[in-house]
Amino acid sequence: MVKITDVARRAGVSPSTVSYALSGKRPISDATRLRVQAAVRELGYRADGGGRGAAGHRSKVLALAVPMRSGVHVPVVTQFAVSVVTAARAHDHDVLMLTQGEGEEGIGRVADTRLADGVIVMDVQLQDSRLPLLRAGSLPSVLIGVPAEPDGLTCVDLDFRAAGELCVDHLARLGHRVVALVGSPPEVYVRRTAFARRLVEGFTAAADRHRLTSAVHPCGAGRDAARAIAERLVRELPALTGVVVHNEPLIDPLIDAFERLGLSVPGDLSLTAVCPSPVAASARVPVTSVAVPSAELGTRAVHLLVRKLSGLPVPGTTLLPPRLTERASTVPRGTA
Amino acid sequence: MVKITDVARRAGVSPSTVSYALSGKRPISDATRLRVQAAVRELGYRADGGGRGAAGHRSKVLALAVPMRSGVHVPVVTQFAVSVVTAARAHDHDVLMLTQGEGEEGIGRVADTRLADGVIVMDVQLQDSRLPLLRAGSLPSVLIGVPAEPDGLTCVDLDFRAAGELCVDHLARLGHRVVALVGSPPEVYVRRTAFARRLVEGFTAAADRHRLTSAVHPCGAGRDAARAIAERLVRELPALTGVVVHNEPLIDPLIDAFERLGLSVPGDLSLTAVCPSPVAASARVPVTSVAVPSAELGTRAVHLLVRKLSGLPVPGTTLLPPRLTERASTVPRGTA
DNA sequence: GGGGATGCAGAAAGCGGTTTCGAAGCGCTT
DNA sequence: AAGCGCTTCGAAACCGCTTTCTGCATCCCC
Repeated sequence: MVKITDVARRAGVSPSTVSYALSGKRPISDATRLRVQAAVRELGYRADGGGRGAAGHRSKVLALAVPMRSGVHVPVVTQFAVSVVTAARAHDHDVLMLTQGEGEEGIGRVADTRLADGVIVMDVQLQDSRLPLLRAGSLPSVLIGVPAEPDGLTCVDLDFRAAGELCVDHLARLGHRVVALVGSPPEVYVRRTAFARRLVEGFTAAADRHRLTSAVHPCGAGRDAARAIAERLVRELPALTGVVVHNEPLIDPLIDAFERLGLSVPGDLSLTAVCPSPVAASARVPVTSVAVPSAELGTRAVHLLVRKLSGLPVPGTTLLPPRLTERASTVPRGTA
Repeated sequence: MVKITDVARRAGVSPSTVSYALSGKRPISDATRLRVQAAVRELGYRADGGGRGAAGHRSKVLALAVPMRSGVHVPVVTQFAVSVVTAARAHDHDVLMLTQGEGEEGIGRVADTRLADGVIVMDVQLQDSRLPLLRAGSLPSVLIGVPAEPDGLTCVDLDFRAAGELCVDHLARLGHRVVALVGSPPEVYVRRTAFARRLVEGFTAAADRHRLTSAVHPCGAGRDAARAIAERLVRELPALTGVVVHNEPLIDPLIDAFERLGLSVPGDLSLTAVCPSPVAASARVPVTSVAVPSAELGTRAVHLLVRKLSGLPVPGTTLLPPRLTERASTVPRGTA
């Protein structure tokens, strides 16, 4: 193993000079810095993580707390995780995965052992059990998702409320008067998962504003659940012509189910979704959607966290404005 | 932050005694050990990761290298990752995620910086560029997947060759005489991904042994690809009655595609898959399958790695025997 | 040309653990 | 009572890095 003293000897300077030349924490003359850099390159030196952690109180590791609760859509979560890792690497950090059941234990451990310099928290509930720990501030954090009381925390998320409104606005503009939201699995609402609730609020508010008839239904995964919800919707809302789906794996089965009931998309029913673009674009019928920009959220979270770690000020809550992409699944009402 | 000296003072012993009492690396009298443990509990002490890393040359972190190449099925990969994290926690280790493009950089870095004590390597190719690095042995490793030359390495995998054979045996026993394998996306074979190739070998060998007519086709993702492959199969093999699918996201679309061509499963076509059980069980038609035991593989990999880390001997290659579960998608030939 | 600011770099003191080394206590034998 | 082996624990060195503290040139200005 090549260590800092090796580099120092090779460059003809002291270890401390090497440290400073590399970290830039104090001015080093160009001549010396260049010699050090050359020595680093020639020897292939890389600072030992343990040594740095012990002395510098910085491990260059970020933790990612992803609970993996039931009802979450795995590919979306993974997309987040991958974008976090990629962004972290761009900032010369690595990522430690925490999947702890409810997540508190993991965060506490990371804080106590200083295994990571900060943590990115996913799948945030309105009242999240991890919040007190994060507020305590022993470990810098960024949340992906916004809890009920976000003060004192740093949060990033898609503006799900606006996303819900945007979908309804779009349907209303196309002339649809009766709309339904097919949401996430029930357990997601029971947990009071922030983004799911906010979408419902936006949906309802916009529907009221436009004086539409509306309904909201959570829905579990699977073909059978899709069929059941479709049947129920046509039974309870015979005049239904607009549907918003907030449930990635359900899009295709739902289109299927409606077609079996004689309702084609977009012929009889216009359908919009809130989901990552690839999911919307590759559905049976390409679906007009508000994109959940997982990659961008992950990247932003990392940016914010590293800013925070270097002591720079960060905004409290960042809500990305939703953007709707029209695809084949929505048409003006009455267009056959 | 409570440190080891705090614990030592509280227990009325020296820091070294605390260290030994906790690590068990030298005998400590019961009385003292109990006092130390009590102090640890009362103060909520947890050893600082950096300090331990610097001094003890052990970080209690395992790295997980998961390349995230195109064509891999995300939920399956994630399932692996989650099981690795869970198993690692059971051994008091954390997991660092590496998703580096081709993965060498990450492994090199982890080895050099001693960020992790060992690495678990996923998605192994027959000739994998990461192999030389792993063979060099600067970082203990376990591979999930078996490369062409596994000597000197520790590998775990499902016996995909046997899995391929098992599927064909099953179909042959049911009287099917013309069988096809619908495989993973072409790029997977081009990369010479180990498990994909092995499955093809097993499939072909068994088909020959049973003197079946057989064909092998890679297939990309998506409904269109499924339709294309189905059409091609019925055109080229009109007598086809048995299909093996080794491509998780394609199972449903493929069943669809066959039905549109007037071939029902299992009425006209018996279909078996190699995929995780949940995928098989929740398909449109529950599919007879050989399970890919992702969770067990992840767990085993961790077990092996921690054994290795503690200097215990480990087997070179562990191949789990495939197990076939019969579901609704396979019936004897001629059964309508 | 003397004295204070300024810039650069080395020596040494940590960081929070682990591990080596050695000392003390104790029960036996001789 | 001295000598020996054994167990049990503390002092101190050490891990590899960061950071503080200090020293030494240089530079500038009156």
